Amino acid sequence: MSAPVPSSPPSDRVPLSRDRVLASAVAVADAQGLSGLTIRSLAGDLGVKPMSVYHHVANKEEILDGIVDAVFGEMEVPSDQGEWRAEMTRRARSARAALRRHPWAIGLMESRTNPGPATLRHHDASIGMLRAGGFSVVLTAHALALVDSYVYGFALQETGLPFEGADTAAEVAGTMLEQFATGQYPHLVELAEQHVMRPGYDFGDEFGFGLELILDGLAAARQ
Amino acid sequence: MSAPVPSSPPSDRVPLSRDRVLASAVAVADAQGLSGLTIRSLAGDLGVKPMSVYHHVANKEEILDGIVDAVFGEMEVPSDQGEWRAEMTRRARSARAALRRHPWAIGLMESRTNPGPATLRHHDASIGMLRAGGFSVVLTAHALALVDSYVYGFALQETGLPFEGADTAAEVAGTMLEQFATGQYPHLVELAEQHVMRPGYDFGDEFGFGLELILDGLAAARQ
DNA sequence: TAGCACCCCCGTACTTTGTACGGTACGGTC
DNA sequence: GACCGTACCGTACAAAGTACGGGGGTGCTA
Repeated sequence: MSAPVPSSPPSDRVPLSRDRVLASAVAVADAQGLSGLTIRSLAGDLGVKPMSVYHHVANKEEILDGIVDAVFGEMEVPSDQGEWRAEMTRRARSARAALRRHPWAIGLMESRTNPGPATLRHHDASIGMLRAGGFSVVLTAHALALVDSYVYGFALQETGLPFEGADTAAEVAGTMLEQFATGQYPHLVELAEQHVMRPGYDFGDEFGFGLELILDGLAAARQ
Repeated sequence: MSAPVPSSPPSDRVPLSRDRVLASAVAVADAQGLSGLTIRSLAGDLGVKPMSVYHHVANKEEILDGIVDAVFGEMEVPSDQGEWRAEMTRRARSARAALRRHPWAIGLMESRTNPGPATLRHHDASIGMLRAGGFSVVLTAHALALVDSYVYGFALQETGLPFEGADTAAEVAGTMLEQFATGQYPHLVELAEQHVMRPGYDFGDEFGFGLELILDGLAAARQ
């Protein structure tokens, strides 16, 4: 733990830039969580002293805005050439994947009211695709609000889950089981025993069910 | 601004308690935002010195867990006596209302993996209600994941909106319009001009559309 | 009624974090 | 060679979480 370990190879001559700062910020947040992202840890990752960062961003808020926009930049941008339902599926799945790679982004979205260029581009393309797919202006607004709510909310629940895989589940079970043991939550216990705790269950698999249901509904509304 | 102004009336003899701490924490977060909720501001609101708080909670994390659970406690608990669709509607609307009253809760949910008693009770009752309404165990899991994703995601978008009412919209418009003016986001502009910027538009109204669509889909799946 | 235990609260101080302020080194231009 | 802008750094301070060690009031026991 003596020398800082930059996430990017020590190609030392690269002179730092807003983009390098944001890329490092994403990497640090991925590795240490949002609370681990401090100006000092970020500078350490960049192989630079803390105050140097401030020559490329105004303050930490701007960094937070920037990394949220970076996450939007990782989502696939829909094309208005494709069939709307396939495009929406692709869009939703890649959005969920991006939010899974960067779970801290969800918590940040509430509080950032400053959409960046990638965010705007993403939304613009989505609207264009639906309009090209025959959706009215009003129905486009409905559809995007609905699908995005579902995607963000699903990601929120997914990252807020008490367990990651089967490995940590036991520990959590210990914490909660004392409460369950009192018999106060019979339905929760039933659902856990008969479904969630069964081998092979993965909350992530619920995503497809809801997405299809929603797209079915939108297809019907489009008529 | 000399004396601290407690949010609760200065009924001074009440001796502080975990519940009073959490209630004040909710009030402070509502008033100042989550970043305004510090041990010192909380103590100030309680009319007490900072370290006194630590006799009732272990640390700030526990406060954050506690206020999230408090928000869940404000949501109406579904009854397994009622008709499932009406109960789900009531549940979803009251959840959204609670998250609107306490926008900071959404950002907190990601990061809190420690559900409190109100949260567990809420989920338990919801499961029981759906089971009583004829949903299979598997479909119950699907339905809750779907509806909750929608509700949380909608709330997330709602609080992340760049404007509150028509009042601040102008300011935001100024910030973004320079980007819009470049013509990079034609579809966004169309949607804004023809729909969102029209008098009477309220993003909150989108909620009902998606909820009904989802419940229609679940009703069909239940057969 | 004197003594005592205990619960609740507080004063002080240390650590971590964001960031203001003023350098300093280096490359280019007149 | 004098000047200057760009990029980075050293120092320092304020705000926030919280460890540690009291102290004062209330009620119990003798």
